[in-house]
Amino acid sequence: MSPRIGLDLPAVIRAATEIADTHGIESLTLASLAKKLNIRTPSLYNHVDGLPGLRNKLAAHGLELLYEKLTLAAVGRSGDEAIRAFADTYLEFARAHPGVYELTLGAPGPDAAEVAETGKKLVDLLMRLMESYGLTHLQSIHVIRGLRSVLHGFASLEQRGGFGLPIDLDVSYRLLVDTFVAGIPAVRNGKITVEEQGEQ
Amino acid sequence: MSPRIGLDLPAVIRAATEIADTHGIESLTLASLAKKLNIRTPSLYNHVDGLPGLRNKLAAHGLELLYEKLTLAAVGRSGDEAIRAFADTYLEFARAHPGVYELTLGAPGPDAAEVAETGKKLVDLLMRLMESYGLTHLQSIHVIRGLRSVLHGFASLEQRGGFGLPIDLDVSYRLLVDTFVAGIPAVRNGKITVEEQGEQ
DNA sequence: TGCAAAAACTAATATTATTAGTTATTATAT
DNA sequence: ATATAATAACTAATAATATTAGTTTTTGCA
Repeated sequence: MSPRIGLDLPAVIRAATEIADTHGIESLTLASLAKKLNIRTPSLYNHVDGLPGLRNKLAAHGLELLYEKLTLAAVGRSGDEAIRAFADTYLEFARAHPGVYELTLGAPGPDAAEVAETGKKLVDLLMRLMESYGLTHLQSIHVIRGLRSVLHGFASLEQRGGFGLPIDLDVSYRLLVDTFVAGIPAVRNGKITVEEQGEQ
Repeated sequence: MSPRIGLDLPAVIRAATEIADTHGIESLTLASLAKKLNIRTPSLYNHVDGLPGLRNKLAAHGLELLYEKLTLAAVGRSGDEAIRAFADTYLEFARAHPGVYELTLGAPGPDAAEVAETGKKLVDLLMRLMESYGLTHLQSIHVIRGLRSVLHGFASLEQRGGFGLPIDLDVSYRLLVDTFVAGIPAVRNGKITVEEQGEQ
């Protein structure tokens, strides 16, 4: 009956991550988390701002981790090679952390600033990876949006079991990424155009 | 106090759709739906198999509607033009029905057969749209997976507010779709390869 | 007109999130 | 070393939701 001590935020996040990634984010409740930590549900409020706060902390932590991995993957590479490494690492993360990945893109919670910040850093990283291609700033923005769509779309559909057939998913992913990468020069040389809008 | 009558499944689905699309799927509860319909929560069980059953019915109905719109968009067109029309209609649907769209890709519920069936029809439709390109069956499967990733990825990120900058989203979408479409010939002529796997 | 089926209802239970108020433990400061 | 302040656990209570069981009302048909 010893009152438990020494529970800190990282331990809470670690336990929550495990629940979210192994049983799905709908199974991550304050009740299930408290049970896993051998404390009572209300005690969690000492560490986290309710369920929305918990999810947000998980999202922030997960996005930071993803950013680190992506940075590491891109360091020392450029051009197509860098983007392919980025893409592989992205999917790897989504597969290793399905729950956290989903939370990463969820509705902004209490503490949304941190998530937004890391999101911005991630876009900056992509912006740097675009430099090799000699695109306009505006073109880069559109291309980055496209790339994010590609990566997230595949990861999300795969996670939800959207791809039924027993055909190698890694091959599909490589084909998708290669196709997109191959299209970037077409944006550069005007075969695929981005008419300038007013708002810059 | 007259006990209400004449409530049928379509009316239930209509009301649920409205809640899901205007307030988000997390706001679609049996309680909120019952209130909208002026009945008590348990009465909903006469029409629907609990909350999972409701969500599934919504998903099935929504996917059927999407399939119809996509079929209509593709009729009389082929090749790039057909795919672009398909893509535009897809995004249009996701924007008009954000809640239902999200449910469409959710976890398979009680009645998952109908959703799976329509999903198969949708892939068949795409398979027909691929015919113009002269691809292998296997190549077509990979390309379709890619196209679905592209469309879903953009729709999903847009819905979650993932694109922050005040730059025209329709332009980004067109660029993304065009880039992908432009890549299909590269698959055809072997510049982007799909090594054959064992499992057919 | 009566009867069977459908669809509403009330009542009750379990789960979850959350708030308020309390107690115990830890760390600090005298 | 001891008193005190802060931290983090706890219990108790409330509200919202989903769900089941059992009942009543209404409808449509025989």
